[in-house]
Amino acid sequence: MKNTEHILHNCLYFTANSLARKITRMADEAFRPTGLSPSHAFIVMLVNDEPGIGPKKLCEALNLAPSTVTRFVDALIYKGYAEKKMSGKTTAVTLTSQGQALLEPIEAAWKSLYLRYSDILGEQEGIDLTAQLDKISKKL
Amino acid sequence: MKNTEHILHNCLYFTANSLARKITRMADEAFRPTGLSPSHAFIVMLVNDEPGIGPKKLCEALNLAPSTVTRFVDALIYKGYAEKKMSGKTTAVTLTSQGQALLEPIEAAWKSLYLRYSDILGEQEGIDLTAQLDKISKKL
DNA sequence: TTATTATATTTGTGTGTACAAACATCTAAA
DNA sequence: TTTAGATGTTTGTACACACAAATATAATAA
Repeated sequence: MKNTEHILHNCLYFTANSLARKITRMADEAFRPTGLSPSHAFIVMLVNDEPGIGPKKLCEALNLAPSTVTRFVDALIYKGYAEKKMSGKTTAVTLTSQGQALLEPIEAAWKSLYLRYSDILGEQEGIDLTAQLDKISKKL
Repeated sequence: MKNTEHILHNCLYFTANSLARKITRMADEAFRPTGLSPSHAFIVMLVNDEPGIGPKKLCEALNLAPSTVTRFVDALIYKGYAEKKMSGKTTAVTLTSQGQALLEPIEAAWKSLYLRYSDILGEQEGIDLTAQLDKISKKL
């Protein structure tokens, strides 16, 4: 390996993004049966947990920019899975019954993703890694 | 925290992408003085290491899709930092002198990024984490 | 030599995400 | 009560990437 390749593999930006791209590919496949991308699916789950939740809370929970959440919610609405009611400066998002019907396939997809990477990494290693990334992500 | 939030933080897809987004923001800032995004900068470094390198090798080194590399190289060419010569089915990428002039600022940017996250995580922790992500990324 | 398959690269197109600015509403101070 | 700032949300715009299909060339088998 040449010089620069060593630098790359010692660079957290590079390794973190490589990993993210790989796991994202797996996640996209796992969630394909739901017809949603993983992030959209997570919004469905969060809204189900707390009907009437607004973009602010969603973007905090998801670590996404507010504008991103707006667009994801709008996409869900466009597909008939969610609704929003604006009152004053806040917005309340809820699921339609079609949206609720997604919950089961989403859970199945999430489990299949979990199993798939646990199978490769070992379940405990996967759990440890995830916890570590979560902790470090909060620090940065 | 509600149910779904727990699920998220136990999901490798979610934590890996959260981390990637944060470190990407730091990297973008660190590389801003170079006028390049980190990935573009890495291409400059790789081409400098091995003048005449082609897209295939670049995309293997960077873990990026070939189409992505094509466009990044084209962007560098457009900005006057690189050139390519096609011969047969392969393409040879080289740096212009303007491109070579970027090497110093790029190295400085890379170091500043490294220092910045080392400062937050502790240098050894950063190194360990990076190595771990590298290893796991290869497995997946 | 021709036909077939494999390899390298590019192009068309779409998705995920961000930042900055605009917009709207609420709150608190003057 | 008007004004100024703070907060929540959306829109304009742009970038990083990917997948699949198209293109071009090389290598190999018939």
